[in-house]
Amino acid sequence: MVRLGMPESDYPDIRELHLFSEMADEPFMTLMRGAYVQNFPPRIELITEGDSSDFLHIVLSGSVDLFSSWNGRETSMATAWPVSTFILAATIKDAPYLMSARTLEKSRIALVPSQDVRAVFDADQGFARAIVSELAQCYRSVIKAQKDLKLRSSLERLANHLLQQQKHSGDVNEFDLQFEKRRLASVLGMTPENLSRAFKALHPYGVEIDGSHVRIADLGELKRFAKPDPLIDDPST
Amino acid sequence: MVRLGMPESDYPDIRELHLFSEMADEPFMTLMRGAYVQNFPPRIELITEGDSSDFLHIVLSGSVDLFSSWNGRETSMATAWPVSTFILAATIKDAPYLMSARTLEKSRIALVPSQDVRAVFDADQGFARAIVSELAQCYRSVIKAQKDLKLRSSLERLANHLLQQQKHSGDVNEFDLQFEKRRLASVLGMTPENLSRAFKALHPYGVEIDGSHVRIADLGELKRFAKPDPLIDDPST
DNA sequence: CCGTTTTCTTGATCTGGATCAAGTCATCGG
DNA sequence: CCGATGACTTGATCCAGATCAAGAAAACGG
Repeated sequence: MVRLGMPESDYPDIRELHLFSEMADEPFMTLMRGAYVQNFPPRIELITEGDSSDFLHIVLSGSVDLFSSWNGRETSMATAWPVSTFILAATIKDAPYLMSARTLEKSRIALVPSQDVRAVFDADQGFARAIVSELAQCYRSVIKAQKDLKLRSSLERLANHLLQQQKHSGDVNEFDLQFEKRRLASVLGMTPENLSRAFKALHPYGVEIDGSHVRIADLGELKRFAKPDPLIDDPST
Repeated sequence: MVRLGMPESDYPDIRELHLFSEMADEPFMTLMRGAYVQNFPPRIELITEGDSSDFLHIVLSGSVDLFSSWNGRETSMATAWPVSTFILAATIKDAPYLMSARTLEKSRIALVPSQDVRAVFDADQGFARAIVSELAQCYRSVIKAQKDLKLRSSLERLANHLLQQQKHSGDVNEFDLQFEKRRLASVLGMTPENLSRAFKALHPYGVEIDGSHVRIADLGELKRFAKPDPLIDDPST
């Protein structure tokens, strides 16, 4: 786990993030100069809920599980993929993290001091606008997740998740699950045992599963069951 | 249902909202001059999910239920009380509403054109900062709600809700429920029948209920059961 | 390559909460 | 004041999904 200033070779990837793409060069450089990059092995806890938010985190490679615990129980809330940020809201409000984060695999994470983020927000209008847009996006994502949870059964959630993955994989009828099943279960708010059964229960709707490989024999049939709704399932709006 | 330009007597209330308190006078007046105020009877649908977001809404008096539907089911997502705004995220992103809204009682609602909000955001730094802060706050509220849903049983959710209400009522041991039980049930993600039984199930922990009046005989006992957690239950952080 | 560990599956059982069905109570317009 | 409508409660039943238990299949470290 080596900590070092950010190598300039990482700048372009970060610059492309829509959070940083619309700002002027100089404030961007200010942010980058104060930032660090660290390489983490799998399953390392990066932040713990309740801690104060000293850094905005950016996943450069690998992936990060955002999860929460209460009274001995634990649930996956979301996953951060490259290249994206996480815990922006805590950074902005200078408030404690509401979620913990751990690497799922070997990951490179950039750390930008929260103070710098707040300072540059005031100095650069493009950055300010991008932060607002990103926050609004995050908010809408959680609302969608909440609707998914409150309005659907676990089988319906799985069916819609598969449709999302299918679309994400380029509208082909075969693809691999993005993460291990026990995590998928937690994300969907169910147990691993039940996920196993849910896959079987989707068989009549043309879903075939082999390990982490999914084949959707009849997309129309699955859609008829899942009833996908852009106001819940479309991540872009 | 009368539509008219906003009377100046409403300005001070709105000005006090932290969304508008830190901005300069002139852009504030710009927003107000473009705004409308309407009086609505109870149970009127103000906005429908999926519609485009033409106005930022501000509850001046009364209260508003934010709810969502899918496949014939419906759930309450949140309640907007005076004086606060709702659907800020949709306004900012110029994206369709993710939730519908209906008045719970006779209500006065101010409508600020979304275009104006976006324009003034670019012109006034104080307003920009306030919007970011408000959005981050909203985001964190939903995350808390999601943790509540995924990590707790309905009985635990009710117990913690009562503790929140108790605190909100000024730390007294008797208070009235803020809304009718069928809505409370929906907010807590349960059925009215089950809410009824849940109140009874909390009796051993010192909860007594009479109509909408609640008496908490033993706060310590209830807390021992509910295990409130600031990272889920504290609305301010 | 093998033994260990972990994930995944499958079956049996249990339970929290939903649904269905009635009845009671409160509110309110006439 | 009455009748009607909708809210709330209570009991009986049902079901989705959790839990428990055990085996099968992968993943992994040496």
